[in-house]
Amino acid sequence: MKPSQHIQKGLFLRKQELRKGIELLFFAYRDFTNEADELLSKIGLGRAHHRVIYFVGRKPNMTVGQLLAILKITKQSLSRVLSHLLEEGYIEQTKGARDKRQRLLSLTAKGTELEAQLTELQCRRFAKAYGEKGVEAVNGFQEILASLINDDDHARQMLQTPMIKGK
Amino acid sequence: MKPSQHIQKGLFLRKQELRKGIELLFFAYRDFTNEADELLSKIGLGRAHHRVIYFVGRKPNMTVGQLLAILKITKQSLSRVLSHLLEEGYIEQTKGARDKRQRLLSLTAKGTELEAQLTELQCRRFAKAYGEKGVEAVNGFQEILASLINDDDHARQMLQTPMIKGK
DNA sequence: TATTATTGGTCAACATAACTGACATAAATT
DNA sequence: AATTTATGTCAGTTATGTTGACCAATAATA
Repeated sequence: MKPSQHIQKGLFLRKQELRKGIELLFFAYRDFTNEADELLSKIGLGRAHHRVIYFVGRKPNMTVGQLLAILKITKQSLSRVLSHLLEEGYIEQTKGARDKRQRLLSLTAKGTELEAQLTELQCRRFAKAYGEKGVEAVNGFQEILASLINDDDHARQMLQTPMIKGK
Repeated sequence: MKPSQHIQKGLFLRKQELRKGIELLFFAYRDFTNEADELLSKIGLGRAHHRVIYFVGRKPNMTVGQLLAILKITKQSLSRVLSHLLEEGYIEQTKGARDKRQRLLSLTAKGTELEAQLTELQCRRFAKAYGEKGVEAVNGFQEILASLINDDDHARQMLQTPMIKGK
């Protein structure tokens, strides 16, 4: 075998490995979201509502601007979804104390319950995978995903802080 | 600290770890797809077209049914996208030899070129992550993602075969 | 204080990508 | 011959995103 063929083969294997990543990510995301989508559709909500409920639940008193930075959609898009969640009583808002223009968003009891149900579904899927594959795999998984995310995403870093403030 | 508090803390850390997975997956998928979307929008195509081009490129002579099983969308949905790709000359079709009802889909030269461009973009992102985090992390990443996918997905297994038939 | 920037909202129109339901055709299978 | 399968098509609907234009309240600054 000529050296050039070795290189060819090396490049091919590398490409195959990278494609495998692309495909796994596609399939995993497809199945991961599908389960929650089914539950949501029964109560007339969609994936967009889920995302809002998830992140507001994750960070109570989040502002509209912070949510927009996380979701990376337009405020007009968010508006439709958010209005619906407010009307249906999943989310409630209060004025910002420091900055009165801000709307601080939180889950109501109804919203909290739905969030718990949805997150439970998705966590169960992760718990199964984590349990099957072990701590080493989990670390690798987290490292690679973190590295796939744009470095310039400041919104994400907001979530790096502890999830619930410990006393 | 009472034993019950230890358990509480253990459960909390576990939940936090699982939520971290949910969030990383969301952000990674968001950024991963965004880059290709931008390129696609310049030529009047969307993410749905991309998926078709990707998988047809991945498995030339794929049938419509196989594509539907992978994408998990309705044939009416696929139809619109596929028709457009045929009209615009990204994809060509031939009748199945064994089963003449089947439409075997392949990329044209134009389609192949676009696929290469898009896949190059996404592979570059993966190459960066893989390079930064190393082989161990990659293995963990792949294991966990594979475990997140529904076991009953037969469509996926079609892609387990070697990517290009070796001579 | 007057001006400018920020946070957020609204209305309207449009695009994309999914959906359901109903019906059609040709080829393969039983 | 009857049924199933692979695929297509027409029509209508929904969910989720987009642009663009414009408005109001509040905060920050010259």
